[in-house]
Order: sequence, then structure tokens, then C-alpha cells
Amino acid sequence: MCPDIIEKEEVLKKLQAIRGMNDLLPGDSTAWQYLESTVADVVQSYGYQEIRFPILEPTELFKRSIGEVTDIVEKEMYTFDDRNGDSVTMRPEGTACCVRACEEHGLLYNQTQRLWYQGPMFRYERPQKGRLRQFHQIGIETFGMQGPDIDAELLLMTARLWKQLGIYESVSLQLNTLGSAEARAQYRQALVDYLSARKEQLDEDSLRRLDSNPLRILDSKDSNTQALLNDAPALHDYLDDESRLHFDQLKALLDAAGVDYVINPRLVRGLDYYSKTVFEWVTDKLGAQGTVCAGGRYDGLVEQLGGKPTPAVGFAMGVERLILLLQELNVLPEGLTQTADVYVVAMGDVLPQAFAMAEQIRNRLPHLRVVSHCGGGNFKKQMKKADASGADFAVIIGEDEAAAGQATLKYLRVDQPQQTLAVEELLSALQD
RNA sequence: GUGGGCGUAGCUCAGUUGGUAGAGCCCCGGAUUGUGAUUCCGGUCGUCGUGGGUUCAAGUCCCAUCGUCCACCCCA
Repeated sequence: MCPDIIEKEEVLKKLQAIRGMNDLLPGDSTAWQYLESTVADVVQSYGYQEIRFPILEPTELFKRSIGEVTDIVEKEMYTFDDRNGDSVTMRPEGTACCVRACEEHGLLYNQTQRLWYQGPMFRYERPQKGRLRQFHQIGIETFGMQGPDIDAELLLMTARLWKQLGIYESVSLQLNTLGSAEARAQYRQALVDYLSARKEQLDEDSLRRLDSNPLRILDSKDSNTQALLNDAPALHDYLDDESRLHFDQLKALLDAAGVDYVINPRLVRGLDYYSKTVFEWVTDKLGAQGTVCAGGRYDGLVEQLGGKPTPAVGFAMGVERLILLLQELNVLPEGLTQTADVYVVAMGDVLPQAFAMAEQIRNRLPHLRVVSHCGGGNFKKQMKKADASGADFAVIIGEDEAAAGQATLKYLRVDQPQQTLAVEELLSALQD
């Protein structure tokens, strides 16, 4: 066999998307656009501004923020050497990037910020439902506000968003507080002491976490471990007064606003930088990856990354998971698959007139999506395409219409007789 | 990283103890040369993921490999 052919076949086999990195196809992109624009509308209605930062950041940024001993940093990051030998990493999350960008440009100097961002994140994990290697988050971060009011605002904003999307009844807000860094350190020690004395009763994973990230043992799925935790020291007994007050005030604000929540003392977050408020919006409709939005307060992070001490709260939502949920609940608006509002059919030697008509409609009614038929074909075929496009109207131009400077307007979705109209009449008919 | 399920047409999937690869949808043509979504008739579509092995014979059995899905883990 000719070597060229062999080589070609091998290349063709390999030419597919990288594992865990999905293509977004035309049939799904409209749902994404719907979600993204709904989120953008809601967050902007609270006065949040968009920020954009690079996908590639210095590896050190994530080591110092997320925590050296977390799974993300230890084994899930896409890290490689830049051409000059610097270690760079494709961002596994947005918070650290956002802090870096704000700090670098003085956005945190004596001022508050309400920011949001969106884009792809990268983690080398085993793909499963709701978990990808390239996934998308929409994140919100606020800086410079230390009171519980801003925590509450974030939760009100998310609740509004879920209502807007029609999923509020299918998600529940899990709420907890981790206390100050000092309080948490004390509690951590107490927990380690308690569990170390009972090592033989721990499952394998929890045993491993006893050294690396003992708080994570709290939300272990192992039933024996959970039973063991019933008599373990409770985080709430170790809370400092300030954190306790902060949490009580937050709950009062949520109560007053009518946002339901569940206090979950076992809720901790995987990333090291959280303190005080932590929360997750979870659903039972998506299988194992049911957290659709999560975040909390991270008052220490800015300083940890070299800035002045700056209070901060934020969260991120998983776009793929929200899309799955919208599809699962069947709450996507109708018409997302529609690609046109008006379909222009040209019969005979009238292409110049048909194009002119389509352009005229676009000039005067720019909100309408106008698709001109291209590629020839008989009348029947063109009408079939018009129907398949989802358009409400077909605008038909044949020899007769072209000669008279007219067009025929046919209603594709309602039972109304078609009419042959002059340009102005046609435009005003399309307007309603 | 660990387990389990599944890879057959563009899509969703049948395919019996091993015996000549199927259906629906989609698409195309026609019934209807300027009127679609309904109906009827006809048609195109495959290295059965890949590579070995067993056998007279493999989509089917065995081994390997790749891909994918779900779960653990982790997390949005």
C-alpha cells in the first residue's frame, strides 16, 4: 500500500476533539445564548460589570490561591512550560484570576467592586455527566464589602436568576459558615484529633484526607464515616463571635427576603481560600454532579496573593450543568431552534429583485431574521425550506411580482390568506 | 487514578444457539411543472470502533486496544 495513504488514515483517526472537551453545535448554541443573556441581564440589573482575563496564568497563582494540597492543584491542572521556561496553567477556576487582574490594575484600592465574568475552565478529570475537562463557568466576585448584606445580595441575585430560568423549584440552597481562619484552624485540629483516635473506622478516602484536607471528610459519602461524624466536634461550637453574628445577620436577611435555605453543617468547600459564608445551590435532577452554583466568602485571598487585606465574596455557576438542568426540566423557551423569521423565496429569473427585497426588510426591520433562499430548486423545494427554517412568513417573489415591484406574503404558522403587496405594505404587515 | 456499561447508516436503535446487515427519523425524487408542515409511492446511506485469535463460517465467541457513558474520587 502507498505510504501516503497509510499516513492519511492514521491522521484521520486522530482528528477528533480531545477527551472531555466538547463541541457546541448549532442545535445547542441557542440554549447557551439564552442562558448567557438571561444571566447577563440579571447581574447587570444589580449593577455588576463584566471583567475578562486570560485563560493562561502563571502556575504560581493557582498554587497560592486554591491550595497546594488540593486535588485541583495536585493532579488536575493543565500545566506546561511556556517557550521561555515559565510554568503556565490553563485556569481551573476564575476567582484567583479575577483577584490577580483586579490587584494588578488597582481596582481594589479604596473602592468596592461588583464584577462578573464568563468563560472556559480546565481540569484534567475523568469525564462524566456534568463534568468535563473544558467546562464553562459564569462567575461573580465582589470586593471591599465585609458585611453580610453583600452575601445576601449575591444569594438574592441567584434566586432571582433561578426564578427567571424556571428552575427555582428544583434547586435548594445549602448554607454554612466556616468561621474565621483562626476558628477554622482550631476546629480542624479538634476534628483531626477526634478522627485520628478512630482511624480504624475511617474509609480509605477519608483516611487519606485526614492529612491533606480533613474538613472534606465532613461530606464523605461513606455511611460508616458519616455515622462516626455524628459524635465528632461540630464546627459551630468553634465559631468566633464575629462569624456567628455575620451568619445570623445573613440568615435574617434571607428570611426577610423570602429566600429559603438549608443549614448544612457538613458543607465545606474544596478550595482552601474560603472563610465565613459558604453555600451551594444543588439539584437532585442531574445525578452525581448536582451542584449547579457554589461559592462563599474569601476575605483572606487578596492578601494571600499579595494585596492589602480586602473582604470578598463570590460564586461560580456551571454552564453545562445549568443547560442540562434546563433541558431536563424542559423549561427552555420555545422557538430556540427557529433560525429565521422571514424566508424569501425566489422563483424564476428574479434573484436581483429578491435580494433587494431581503435587504430592504433588513434595513427597515432589523430585529427580524431574514433568510434568502440560495441554491436554486423548484418552488416546492423552496417552500419546504421556508417551513423547515421555522419562519413565520414566506416572502415570495416570482416573475409576476418582480415585474410589478411587489411580493407575495404567505403566513406559514397561522391560517390566513396570502396577499400580494407593494413594498411598503409588505413592510408594515411584517411589522406586526 | 479505580470500577462497571456500551461502541451496528448522519441521528435513535433492532439483530435469536455463530449461517447472505435491518427499522424508524433525516435527506432526495415523485403523486402536485407557482405553494410548506399532513398523506401515499419510490430511492440513497455501512470498512458492524480498530487490530489480532478461534471457526468451514464472526456484528455475534476470546484477547488486546481506542473511544464513549455512568459511578467512585473531585467539583461548577
